[in-house]
Amino acid sequence: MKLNPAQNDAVHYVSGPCLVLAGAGSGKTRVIINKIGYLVEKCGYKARNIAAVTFTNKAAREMKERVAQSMGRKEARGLWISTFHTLGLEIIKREHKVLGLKPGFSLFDDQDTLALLKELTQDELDEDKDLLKALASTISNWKGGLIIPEHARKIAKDEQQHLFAMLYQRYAQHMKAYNALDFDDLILMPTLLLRHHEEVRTRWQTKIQYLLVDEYQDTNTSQYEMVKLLVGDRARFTVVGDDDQSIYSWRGAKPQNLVLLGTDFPQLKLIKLEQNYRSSQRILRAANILIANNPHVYDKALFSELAYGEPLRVLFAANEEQEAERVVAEIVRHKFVGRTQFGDYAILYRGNHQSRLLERALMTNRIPYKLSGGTSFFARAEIKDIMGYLKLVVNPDDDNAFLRIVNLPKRGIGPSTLERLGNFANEKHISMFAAIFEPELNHHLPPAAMSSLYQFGRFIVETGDHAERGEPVEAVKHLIRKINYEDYLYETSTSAKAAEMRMKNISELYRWVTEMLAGDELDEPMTLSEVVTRLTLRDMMERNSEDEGGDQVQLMTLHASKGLEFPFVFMVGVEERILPHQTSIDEDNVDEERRLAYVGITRAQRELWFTLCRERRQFGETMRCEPSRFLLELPQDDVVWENRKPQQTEQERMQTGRANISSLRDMFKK
DNA sequence: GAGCTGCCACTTTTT
DNA sequence: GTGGCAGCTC
Repeated sequence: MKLNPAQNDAVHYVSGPCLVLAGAGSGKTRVIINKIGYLVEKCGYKARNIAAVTFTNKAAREMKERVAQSMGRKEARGLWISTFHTLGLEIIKREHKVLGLKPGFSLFDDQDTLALLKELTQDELDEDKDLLKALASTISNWKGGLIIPEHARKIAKDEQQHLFAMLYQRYAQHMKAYNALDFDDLILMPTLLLRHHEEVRTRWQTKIQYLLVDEYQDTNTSQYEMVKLLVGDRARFTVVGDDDQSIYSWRGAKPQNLVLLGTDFPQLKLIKLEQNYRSSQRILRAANILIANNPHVYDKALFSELAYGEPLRVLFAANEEQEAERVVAEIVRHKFVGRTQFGDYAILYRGNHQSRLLERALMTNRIPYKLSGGTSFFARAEIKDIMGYLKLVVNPDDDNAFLRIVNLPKRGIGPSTLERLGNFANEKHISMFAAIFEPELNHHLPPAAMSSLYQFGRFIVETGDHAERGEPVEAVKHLIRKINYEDYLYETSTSAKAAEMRMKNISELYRWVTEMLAGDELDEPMTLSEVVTRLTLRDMMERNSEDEGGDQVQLMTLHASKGLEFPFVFMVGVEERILPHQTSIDEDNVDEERRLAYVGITRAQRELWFTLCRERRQFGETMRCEPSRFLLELPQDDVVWENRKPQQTEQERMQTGRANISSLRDMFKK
């Protein structure tokens, strides 16, 4: 397929900073792929001097795959295509000396972080869950805003902020002692390093001569800073983004970075991709008119040359059970009439809890479905256990991992032993694992405890040696066998079936580990240490995952649907208080909810349904529902309100949205 | 291995 | 107020 003129411009403009405003479905990934090819084939860039950064591993993997296909695997070799976090990790790994890190550092995921914070703040926060979460997110925000503990203490406004800043400092010190990093550190540390070390900066600017960034509207302050530092004054880069699809500001994304780019780089070339190749004209028109209610810095006029298409439909239900059943019935009917596949349908909702009733309805009707999101594989206890072992093998100073697995399965190392070991380690300022091998530990512990600890210590060290001697696969296999994990599972699980399930998960993990250790044509073999960090980053192959390709209805949140497309889309619960969500209404942030609705609408290629209830149960109470204001903002000519279209004259239609809302409200009051 | 009890969350979540 | 879940008992 040929590139359109705008796409063509975006690919061929390489002489300076370039911002591509890419509307939904406008072929931005094609532009990035083609541009990488153009840079290598026509502009003399070497693959290893080009980096492309995305936000999810999935996006990175897809891009890698597509680039390899379009320009050839050999030519694509050496390209840096990864997430922001993986790029940061790469920089940290290569610069760990300057950063004062030992090479085998640990990566803490959110659960690890929360566990450590809980531990560190017992006196101050008294294990208060809400406060703990507030602290974790405050620290994350500080890190995302490039604010180090000392700085946080200075800018703290109230008592709680002061306390949090103090705890942030404590947290940072402990992370350092554990030789551990959290996800935010993967951006923060390289960025600060690049900012303050000219030599390092020059090294990386030489290494990465052209930078491409996808979903740029989702960058936070530290990520944008990292981009600026990497591109330097040469400013050879392309960022692609769409302010209308910025739906992650609650997580620190700064869509203003799109505007800042223009001020930071006055010579910025702006290219708009406005032709949509995905949706019917009708769907696109509705989306455009909806989003026009938001303020815009850059105006965009998305158009489609596809058919005008079917009207959008609004379906009503008495309550949330009926809503789910209506959606399912509609899918069955539509599939029968249109001879389509289940896989052509997606059901999108605002909150994960909304999936429950939908799942139930789908299940009772024997309709195959796939739910994205929910409890992740890595949150499972058995996975955390084995990961704990692997983390400790790779970095024995990781006290978190140590504590998780030192007595699992039971090996006679109880709480009192651990308390004394912990105190001893604290006094010596060494990790608990290192403390095991200190001669004076004898004076603090009975011989039985000493011997259990020593045995455990030896075992971990030997496993590490084994892995480093070049037989990591064997070492891992031996580890799982030696700790009798299977027996442990059968002893502790509530049923044999549950134990089997868990063991299956372990096999899956083992498969990933061995595949990553071995490498394949797209990825180099990794060391055990690398495998452990990559697994924590969830950066593993989704290869031959069996759930792909099945003919299943797709269920996911609106957030999770960004970047995807489906022929037929149902948006459920399109009501005030849900979409827009009550908290967003309270916080006066309806614009982001509107973008969320926009993202949902623009997922649809051919047909789109909205559903809502007359009443629904919430917090035990039955509440009356009102249609979302967004439904009223749509061009009503293109929307069919099933059975309940308010009788409107042309004149009434010209009136404001508020009038519309009240007339609909009246209708609902009956 | 079933069944009971008590706790928790009711917005989005990637890395 | 509800439902899911973990952990406990029998």
